[in-house]
Formats: sequence, C-alpha cells, structure tokens
Amino acid sequence: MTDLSDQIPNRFDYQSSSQKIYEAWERDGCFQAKVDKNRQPFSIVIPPPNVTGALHLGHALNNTLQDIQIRMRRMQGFQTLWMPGTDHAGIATQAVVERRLKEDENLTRHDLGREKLVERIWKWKAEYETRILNQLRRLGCSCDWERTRFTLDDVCARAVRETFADLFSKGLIFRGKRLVNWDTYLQTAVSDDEVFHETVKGHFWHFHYPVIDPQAGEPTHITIATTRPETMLGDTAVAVHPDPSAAMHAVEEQLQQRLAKAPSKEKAGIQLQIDAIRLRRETHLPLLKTLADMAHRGAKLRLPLLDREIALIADEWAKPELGSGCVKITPAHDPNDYEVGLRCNLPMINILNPDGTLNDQAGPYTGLTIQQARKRVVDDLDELGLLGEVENREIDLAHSDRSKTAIEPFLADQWFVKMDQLAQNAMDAVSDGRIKIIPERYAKGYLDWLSEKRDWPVGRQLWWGHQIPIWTKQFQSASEAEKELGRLRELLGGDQSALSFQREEPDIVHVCIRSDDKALETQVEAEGYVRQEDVLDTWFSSALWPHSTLGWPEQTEELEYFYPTSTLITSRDIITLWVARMVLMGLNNVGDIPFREVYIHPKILDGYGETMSKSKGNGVDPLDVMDKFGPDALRFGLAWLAAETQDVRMPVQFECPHCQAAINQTKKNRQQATIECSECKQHFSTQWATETADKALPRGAVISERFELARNFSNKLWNAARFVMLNLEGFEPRQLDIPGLPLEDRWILSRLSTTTEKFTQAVEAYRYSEAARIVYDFAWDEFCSYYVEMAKPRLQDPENCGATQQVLAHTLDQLLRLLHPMIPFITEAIWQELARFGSIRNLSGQAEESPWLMKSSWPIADKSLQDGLIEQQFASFVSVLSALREIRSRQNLPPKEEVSFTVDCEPEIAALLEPMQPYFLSLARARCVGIGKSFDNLEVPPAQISVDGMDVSVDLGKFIDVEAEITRNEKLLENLLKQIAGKQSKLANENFVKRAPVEVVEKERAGLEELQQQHASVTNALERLRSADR
RNA sequence: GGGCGAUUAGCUCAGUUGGUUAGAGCACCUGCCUUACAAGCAGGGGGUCGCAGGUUCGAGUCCUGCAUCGCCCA
Repeated sequence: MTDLSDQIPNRFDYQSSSQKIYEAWERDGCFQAKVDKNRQPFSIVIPPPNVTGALHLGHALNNTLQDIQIRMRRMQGFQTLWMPGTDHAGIATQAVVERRLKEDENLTRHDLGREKLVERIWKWKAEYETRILNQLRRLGCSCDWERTRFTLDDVCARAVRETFADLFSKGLIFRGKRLVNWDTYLQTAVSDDEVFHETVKGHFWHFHYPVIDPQAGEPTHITIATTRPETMLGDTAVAVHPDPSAAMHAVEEQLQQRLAKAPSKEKAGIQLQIDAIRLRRETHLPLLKTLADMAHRGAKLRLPLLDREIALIADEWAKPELGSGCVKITPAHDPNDYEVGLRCNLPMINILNPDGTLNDQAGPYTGLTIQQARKRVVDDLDELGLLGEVENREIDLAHSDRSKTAIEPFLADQWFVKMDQLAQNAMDAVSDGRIKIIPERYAKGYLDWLSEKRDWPVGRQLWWGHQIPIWTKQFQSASEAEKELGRLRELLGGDQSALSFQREEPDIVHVCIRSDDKALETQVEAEGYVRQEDVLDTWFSSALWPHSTLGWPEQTEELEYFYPTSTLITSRDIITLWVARMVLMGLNNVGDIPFREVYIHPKILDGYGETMSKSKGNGVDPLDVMDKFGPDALRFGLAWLAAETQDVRMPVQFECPHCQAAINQTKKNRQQATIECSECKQHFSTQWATETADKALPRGAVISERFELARNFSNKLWNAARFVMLNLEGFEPRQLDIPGLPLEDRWILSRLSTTTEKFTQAVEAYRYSEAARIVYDFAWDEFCSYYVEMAKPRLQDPENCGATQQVLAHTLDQLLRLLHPMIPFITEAIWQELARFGSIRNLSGQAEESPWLMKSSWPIADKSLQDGLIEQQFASFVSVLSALREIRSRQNLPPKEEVSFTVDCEPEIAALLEPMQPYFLSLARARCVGIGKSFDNLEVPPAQISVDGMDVSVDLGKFIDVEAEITRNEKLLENLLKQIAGKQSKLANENFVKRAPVEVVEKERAGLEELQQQHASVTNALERLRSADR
C-alpha cells in the first residue's frame, strides 16, 4: 500500500498528462469515423471557427458541449463523426490582414494588389488555423482530424461553385441595383447583420429650397431639414403628404387612444403631444394643404448649389406632424428615400465614389470627402441666405462592424439569391418538425426572419473569398443582347450543365461556368466576357458546410451514411445568418435537411452582463483557464454553466502573477495598462501595456473563479480513485449476492443506478447543467462523503473486505464512464491506473475489453437495483449521524473524544440502525449504548435532538454546557410552536381539508403529529436541563 | 415600436406537473493537517423569491399589469 501511495500523486498533473493522453488517443485512431452500415451513425459538423483569431471562451463552451455529445454517443455504440474545420470569414479576415498591413508597413491593399494580398491572407490563415485546431486538441475535442475542412479549400470550392451554378441556372441568382450598406473604409458592401447602430451627437440643419414660378398665394421657398447636408447634392425631389389634414387627424386619434390606456404618470406627456398637434393644425396645416395642391399640379423646385430642377411630390413618407412637414428625397443615399424613389419613379443620383469621396455628380464639390463637402454645402447655403435653423440632435448612426467607420447608404450593383421558395422550404422543415430547435423559443426568431423572404445579397467587393463564377459582357443594344442569347442557346443545344446564361435588362449578358474549367473560361473571355470581381458572402460557403464537408456534389458513401447530421450545436447570434441558410441550402442541394436537431447554448457574459471581448479587456482566455485549472476543469465548469437561459454571467478576475491573488475586474481597471495587486502591492501588466516599462512587468492573466468548483471536483474524483486503488490489494472479483449485501452497498448501488439513468437522460436532452449537478452530487456527497467513509472500517475486516472492494471498484468504474464525456483527461488517466488491478471490476464479473475509457461502453442503468425503501432507510441513518455531529460541534467537543449516545425510536427503525453501529463510531466518534426504547437513566441530562421520529441523546457528562443547551432548546421550541400553529390553522381550514388531495392532507396531519412529538421531547429535555441547572 | 430572456442568500446560479421549514458553489463564522483529498473534513449564520394585483384550499412556480437590466429585430 505504501508503494502505491508513493506512486500515485495526490494531485492529477494535467500539465504533463493531458497531452500524452490526447496523443495516444489520436495515435490509436480513437477519433476516426468510418462508414459502418451495421451500426447507427451519429454525426456533428463543427461550427467552423473563423481563422480571424484565436478561440475565446464562447468557442470553448461550444466545442465542449459538442464533445460531450460525441463522446457519450461513441460510448453508446454509435459510429460517430465529428467533422472539424475552419471558416475563411471573408471580410473579417481580410480586414484584419489589411489593418496589420497598414500598421506594420503603411501599405493599403491597392499598393499590394489582389494576388499578393490574397497570398498574405493565406499565410495568416495557415498560422491561425493551426493555432485554432491545436486549441481544440488541448480542450480534448475528439474530432476526426483527417477530415478537417476549410470553407475556402478545393472541396468546399467545388460545392460552392456547383451550388452557385445550380441556383443561377434556376434563375434564383440575379443582379440588380440596390441600396447597400457601404463601408467606405473597406470599400465593400456589408450586410445588415454586419452593421451596428450607435447614437452620436449631430445637428439637424434646415434648408430653404426656392419654388420655381410660384403662383399667387403659394410660398416662394420650401423648408426641409437633414442630418446629412451633403446628401442634398443627390436630391431628386421634395415630398409633402398627399392629404396632410387626414394624416394629422390620424396621428391625433392614435394619441387619444394611447392617452386613454396610459398610466397616470405618462398622461401629461401624451396630452402635451396632443396639444402640439392641435396647435400645429392652426399654424402649419394651411401651408401643407397648399403644398399638397402644388405637388398635384406638378410644381417644381430649384435645388440650390447645383441649380437642378427637382419635383415637389406627394408621398406618405412625408410626416405632416414633424418639422416643416416636408422632406427631401435622396433615393441613392437613404433607404426610406429609396423606397419613395421606387414608388414615384424618381431619378436616383449616386454622388459618392466607393472610397467615400464625392463623384462628378456633385459638381463643384467633386473630390471632397463627406466631411469637407458637408461643411462647404452648409457654408455655401448660408451665404445664399438659404440656411435656416441649426438644431443639436442625437443621431442614430449605422457603423460597419468590421471597420468601425460610418456606413453610407449607397446605390450599387449587387448580386442576390432569390429567397422566396428557398426560405419557404426552410420554414417548413422547422414548422413540420423535421428539424427540432432546442430550446423551442428560438424557433420563433428563425421563422420570423425567414418569413420576410428578403433576397440575400451575396456579393462582396473583397479579394478574399470565392470569386463569383460569372462572366459578363455589355452589348450595344437590347437587340444585340437578345441575339447573343439566341447564339448561346444554339451553341449549347439546350444543355446548360457546363454553362448557363442570363440577360440583365437591357443589354447585358451574364454567363456562369459551372466547374473550374480553365479552357472554357479562356474561351468565354476571348469572346469579350469579363469575370465578375466580387466574391461571395462568407455565409454562402458556410451554408453548404454539412454537405460540402462530406464531399457533395459527389455522392460519397460518407454523405449517404452521415447525412443528415444528428445535431447542430451553436449559439443564438447565428441562427438566421447560418442555421437558416444551411437548412435552405441543404434542402436545395441534397434534398434533405442538414441536421435533425439544433441546440442553442447560452452566451457567456462578464460579471456586469456585458459581452466579453478583447476590445473591452474582459475576455477570459480558455488557454489561461486551462493553464491554471486544467482542461477538465474548464470543460466541467462550462458544462455546469450551460443551463437553458439565454446568457450566463461570469465575474472576471485578474490573477496576480506575483502572488496568485485574484483581483476582481472592474469597468475601470480592465482598461488599465498596469494594475497594482491589492494583496502583495506589486504591479503587473495587462493586454493594454504598450510602454516598454509596462511591458517589462509580468502579465496578469484574466481568469474567473467560477472554474474553481470544477477544479476542486476533478481533484476530489482523483483522490477518491486514489483511495480505491490504495485499497484494492488482493482484490478478486466474484459473483455477488446483491440482495444479501449490507444496507450501504445496496444504497450506493441504488443511487448509482438512478444517477446513471438521470444523467444519461439529461445529456441526451442537452440539459448539461443539470447533468453536471446530478453527477457532482452523486460523486461527492454520496460516493465520497458516505460510501467511501463507510468502506474504511469494512476494508479492515477480512470478512467484508472483498464485497466492499468490488462495490467500490464497480461504482468508481461506472462513475468514470459517466464523467468521461465531461472530464475526459482525468477519467482516462484514472482508468489507465485502474487497469493494473485487472480488467474485471464490475458487479457482473465481465472483463473490460477496451484499453481506452473513451472507447469503452456507456453504463446502462440497472433499474432492479433502484430501491426507494433502502434509500429511505439510509436517510434515517444519515439523520442520526447528522444529529450526533451537530451535537458534537455545538458542544465544542474535542474531535478525538469519544461519546456515547442512545436513540429512542420504533422497533423497526432500531432493527435498521443496529447493524450501522460501527459507522457511528467511525464517522462521528459516538458509541451507541442503547437503541429502540426510552432511556432516562443518566445523571447529567443529555444533549438531545429530535428528528424523523427519533430522539437522539448524547451523554456528554462533564462536557455539557447546560446554559447553551437551554438557550438552543428554547429557540427550537419557539420555532416548533410557530410551525405547529401554522399546520393547525391549515388543517382547521375546511376548504383545505375538503378540496386538497387526500395525500396532501394526510401529509399535513403526519407532519403535525411529528412536530407535536418533537415539541414533547424538546419540552421534556428542557425540563431536565433546567432542573439540572438549579 | 415589436419579439425574447432575466430579476431567488453578499456574489454566481439551481428550484420538475402549484403541496412540509426554498437549495448548491463561492464568500463569511466555529472547530479540525481524522494516513484519499486543506483544491479537504465536520458544523453554523444568512432569503418579505423585483413590485402590485388576480386565480387557487395552497403560488418562487400559473395569469395580468408595472419596474429595472440585457439581447434580437425594425
């Protein structure tokens, strides 16, 4: 035994062991997925992390949850595939590399050129892909690495091109002029999802536009207002409401309705608004009516500065209740105005170059930046006397997520995927239950978003990505273009498999080449067609991920076997961007859903409820957590958090590198370059350190104490296993007579069976947090605190030793299997140690065949071992034990001092407690001197606790602090009386007795009886104490 | 403006179909290095379950309204 205790350290050294274990698994092919028609498949595709940067805690959570499913299913006997890979993340990665280029070499992408820039991005990708995949390995992810894919590799590229050509040939891809969110810094359109809104301080400028030839009674000028003066250069109309009187009436009506329903404290505010409208009817309405009439007769205005004639139009976008009641219309630079432009058939004038300077439509302002033009326009109008009031105002301004610069609405050619039918199909798959979204509430957002069926803008003006496989030629006229279509039709003879074509009104022809066929491309280019420069939105390739990674469009055996995948585990922010699109693409390409279930896990926020991010300094790095607590603690800690809520909070600390103290992060100190440790007063640096002196200080890691629980748990398990192994000497497995085993054995086996059942159900239903709690409680409170403690005396007894060893070994063995998916390294390490005691360590006496825990079989709950009566009996034992411990502690008894005690109770309980006597001695240093009847023969009154119908009395002799016992019993008595009164009044309530279910009433009666019994014994004890005190 | 979520001990969170005296971890207090584990053991204190109504014999749990915070959409 001493040999072994030297051999097995009392801490698991995850630093040195984890990597060795992982490499051994990999060497042995434990992660490989093979098509095996005799077994059921279980497959997951990884949400491919961006190659933009390293993994953060959210990735750690996401991948831990996937690995837990995969490992459990593998042990359950499924043929499992976890498909790994990374995403090229178009704009994000290009932006990062471009920023680096600017910072390090002061070069722009244009200085470098497309080919060179893309080369640089590939280099970046190579570096980060390796890093990311290694991080996943450290985390313990059991992916089939030989299948690793990248959304921009050849296999994925083929799927992308095939999909694009297919959609194009079905007429589901088209080009059109649309108002897009233009990022003038990156010079690309970005989708709505890549835009965030921020309120900034700005101004509201009022301008006067002259009316051309006003008639009698008509105004000479019309006032409009704008937050973006320079856009006036692109104005093509001013709008007024067609029926201002009715519109104002409608607004007032609405306010009246709100007033009627509003809580009193809001009423005043609403009344003010109503008064304002009424006043406005006096002051503004006549003019607005005149303007509406002018619009109807076709009055024109003169646009100042450019001297352009523009229309006064009637459109409901103009709000008579606001401002002057008139609104300028700039269709090419404002989403609402764009709609007006479409409705009223207005010209659309784009005044911007892609880099955000003004183009030649801006006349004298050509070449200026937006800011310069804004100032000049305001100054020039002022000079002309056309500038009115300038108000200060908070403005909601759209920013690009990628460059953090202001977004300009911009009219541009854009490629779209027509969503109509594709979206409907994706909706059907969820509404008819073929795909289950868990938690269910997220299905609503998915359906709502898809039901808008907005066409998907897929072109990006980037260099990093899948270049759109379309070649375009503009012809002299529409009829020329029509002739070209005829020629192509004839040439292809109806076979559009290699090449398909489309006409864009009026005179443009697009051809799409299906495969990467250089000869055909050259041929098409020789005819004057030019390839589109744009690349595809990165989500286009991610949308194919579940089938492209399995080799589609080839009908591979993997595709046939593993598709549809079993489940997708991801976070809620990409349900629409990614999940919805995978569904519609899977249905379109493969004709089947991509996954049967989608589990959405919570998002990790910091202690203030804010998103973790590097730019805030509150991001916990999973590598730091693994360094400090080990990969198992990281995993278990994350699983523990993963409840059904939409976010979880995690207070964040800095770890002092000098003294390891944890210093709470605040909104203030998380922005500092250096921090003084509150414990040791030494300084350390943070991620913000830039000064040489600061950088010289050791760096403080950002961690969270919330992983301590998991680290402690892992350690507890390790030491429980260590105890078992130190006591397995001479262990010889044999067939056990289970009904003949003592109470504690049958109890732990019953609990183990229940735990196995509940735990398995919880993990299968993605209730990770619940599963973690179930197994934690069992391992710590039941196995360690009771069974292992009770095993100690039994192991000394040759008669009992064998059975005890076997139950110990069995329980540990089963526990390791259950815990393996959550904490794979430590469980595997213990399993390997355990192997030295032979391969038979379970109740059935069957030998374990797998050398690896990760490949061994999943426990199946033996329900015949579950026994409610046994558990209830054990609870009585625990009650007595707790009473003894409480008395000891309360009376401050020296731990080594032995005491004697008696239990007054019913004979059946006495029979049960009889054999447990040795445990009272070993677990509470209390010797039982009487059990079952009434004991009242002590000179000094005992310390007494009444529980579960038993009176536990400890003879404390000279130790007893009588005063303290009296005080405690008095307090207890008071409490009891309160409870008794509560129950009595409940039972006196006729309604309760009549209406509540019989069992509940009976329970209350029994409860009351028990309380009254306790009351009697406490009263009795008090009397004796008081008389002894005298 | 619409949707979703949260609000329970000092902190972070559990709390099943409504039913005894609402639980855990951390932190706190007391006592222990009891040869598996001090990252541990034993014991203890601490909660008007956000607010106001309602349904019910009975509400942390169901319904309505309100407040605060967060996320998403427009």
